[in-house]
Amino acid sequence: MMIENFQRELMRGSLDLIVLSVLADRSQYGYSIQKQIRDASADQVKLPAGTLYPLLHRLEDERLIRSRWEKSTGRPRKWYEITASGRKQLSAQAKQWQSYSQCVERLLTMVGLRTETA
Amino acid sequence: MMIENFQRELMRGSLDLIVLSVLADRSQYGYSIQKQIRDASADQVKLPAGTLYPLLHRLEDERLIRSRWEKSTGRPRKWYEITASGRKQLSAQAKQWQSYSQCVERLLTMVGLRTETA
DNA sequence: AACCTATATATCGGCATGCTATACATAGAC
DNA sequence: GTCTATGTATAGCATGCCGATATATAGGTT
Repeated sequence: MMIENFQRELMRGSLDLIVLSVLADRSQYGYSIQKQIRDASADQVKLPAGTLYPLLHRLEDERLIRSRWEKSTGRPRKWYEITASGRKQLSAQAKQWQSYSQCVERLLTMVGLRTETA
Repeated sequence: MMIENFQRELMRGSLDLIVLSVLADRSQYGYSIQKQIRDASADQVKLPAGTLYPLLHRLEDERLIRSRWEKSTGRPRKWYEITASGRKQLSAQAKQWQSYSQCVERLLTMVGLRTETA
């Protein structure tokens, strides 16, 4: 609605994809996922804790990721790793994302709004 | 959640952008917007009426588009055109979309999931 | 005339998702 | 001993999308 809020609205529906792809890279815990996404996006994508943790729980309920508490060393952390089923889902979602984003690009090109593709 | 439903979830947040870009191309009425998006996307993006009309009303409330009933010729139709403010918003949203989609692409590349860019 | 289909717009209720605020706890720095 | 960064969690709220449903018109068929 407001311009400043648009990117948040934009991310709806693709956060699963982002989190799964980060976990496909390497297993890690919630807080580090948050940081990796923030860093990898040059501070453009910031997942608030209130978004991230429920999302992780949802992904775990769907057996796309698996968790394990690590309480012995330092601060207690909950480590997540992607499952085989999660990788399958990620691959399917990535394909759909690309097909969809190409669609949008085509529409924007039509109106002459598309800039250079990286 | 389910793979078949993902693309719908994906579109969340970018439907405004899509509709605005179609209207930036040329003024038209709801039903034809629906068809143009369906055609332009090779049936990949189908906006149900229950999505499209409330969306148009919202955009009009925000003064991004403007409507006018045409009841004299044939079937009554409500024509929509984009406003100056709508074009400004479209341009800003398009930039954010591209910046965001490049972010996602980068994350997917990292995991080796990205295919060729068109 | 009666009927059917494609066109055309509209709204309601339900559902999923994301965010703010809040809470709680630990480790390390000062 | 206090402060800050780290680390996880949830309730409550807002938003947005969609299926179902309703209404109406134009044009074609029988």
